Amino acid sequence: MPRKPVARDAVLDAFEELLIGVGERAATLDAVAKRAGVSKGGLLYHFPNKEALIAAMLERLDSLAGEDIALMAAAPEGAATYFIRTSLWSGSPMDRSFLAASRLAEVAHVEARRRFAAIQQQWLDLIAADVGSGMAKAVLYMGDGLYLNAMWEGGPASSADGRQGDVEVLLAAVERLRG
Amino acid sequence: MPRKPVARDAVLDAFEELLIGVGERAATLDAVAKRAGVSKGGLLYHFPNKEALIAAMLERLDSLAGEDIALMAAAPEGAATYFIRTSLWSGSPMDRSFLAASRLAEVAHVEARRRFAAIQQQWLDLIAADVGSGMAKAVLYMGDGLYLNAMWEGGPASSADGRQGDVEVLLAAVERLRG
DNA sequence: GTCTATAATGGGATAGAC
DNA sequence: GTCTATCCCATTATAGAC
Repeated sequence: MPRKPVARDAVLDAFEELLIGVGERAATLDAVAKRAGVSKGGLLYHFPNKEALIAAMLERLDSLAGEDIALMAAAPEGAATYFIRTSLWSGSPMDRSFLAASRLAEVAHVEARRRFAAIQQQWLDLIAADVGSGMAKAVLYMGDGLYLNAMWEGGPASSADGRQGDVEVLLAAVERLRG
Repeated sequence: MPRKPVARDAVLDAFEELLIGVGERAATLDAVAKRAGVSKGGLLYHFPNKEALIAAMLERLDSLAGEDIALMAAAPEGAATYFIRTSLWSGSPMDRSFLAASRLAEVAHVEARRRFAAIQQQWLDLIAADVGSGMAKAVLYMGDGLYLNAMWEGGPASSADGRQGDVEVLLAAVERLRG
């Protein structure tokens, strides 16, 4: 079994952290290398160009999203409730991966947008099975809106605590829409 | 009464169009000048640097948002219904201005985020007066989610027609939450 | 496998002609 | 008021040493 070099994962982690923390524009190869504790040359040994770095990050997102979908499908409180609760930043690897990828989707990165659409569709299907197809999109969009506002507010760090009340409001709304 | 040069408005329009169409990263001064049909030097006569260009765009957003808030407050169908309906891209100057500014908010532009927060708060207040404070955020976030998904889908052009059905779903949801 | 140069490109901004 | 020419710097990427 081939063992991936640790530097590789450190670089991916650093890239995600920078995308989330300082935005796409400032997540340069220089900054990523510095944060990961490797030289730029070392970074480019593992990822021959920036697109390769992005592709690897999106692969990781797909893998984590698959795990999340499975958890959502098996959630005892129901898929819709699970979805709303997890729309808020919790710092999980999935959260980080998703948020980092969203920075790329925002600047019109085609592949990032494609993956997002696929994940959204899977979420929608599970929510529809839970609350009915009529109101599924309403629930999906509520969660997305919560996510969007947390991001606009100024990054994930500040938002988690302040928006817990919003989650309760949305959960109450979900109950009214259920059926 | 001083008459603003036409080139100035052409530059602002071009900047908005590029932000929406190709993203923040590709909306360079070169690209803006070319699209507006002026030279880079000509552009920099009207806007001494890129921040000045952004500031002028945000001023226009504020002005248009003020008009929209007034329409929403006076809407006969109610603020919540008006809000959901207008969450979908219609190509109005307000839509363009809002979307362009959101490209800046996405890359963590501080002033753009500040303006957004202010507009969101005004929307929330009007929705709360319409459907009650308990469910106001649910309605606000539904509209925001609709907006976010239309953007992820690949720009405004493709989304307007395909998401009209989503608007009907959300309007039905608003009726269930009202009261 | 990781480093230090360094090349090549492109974006923001200035100077000065017209 | 608009243009061309040019400078400076950041960023991506390459070459080759260790």
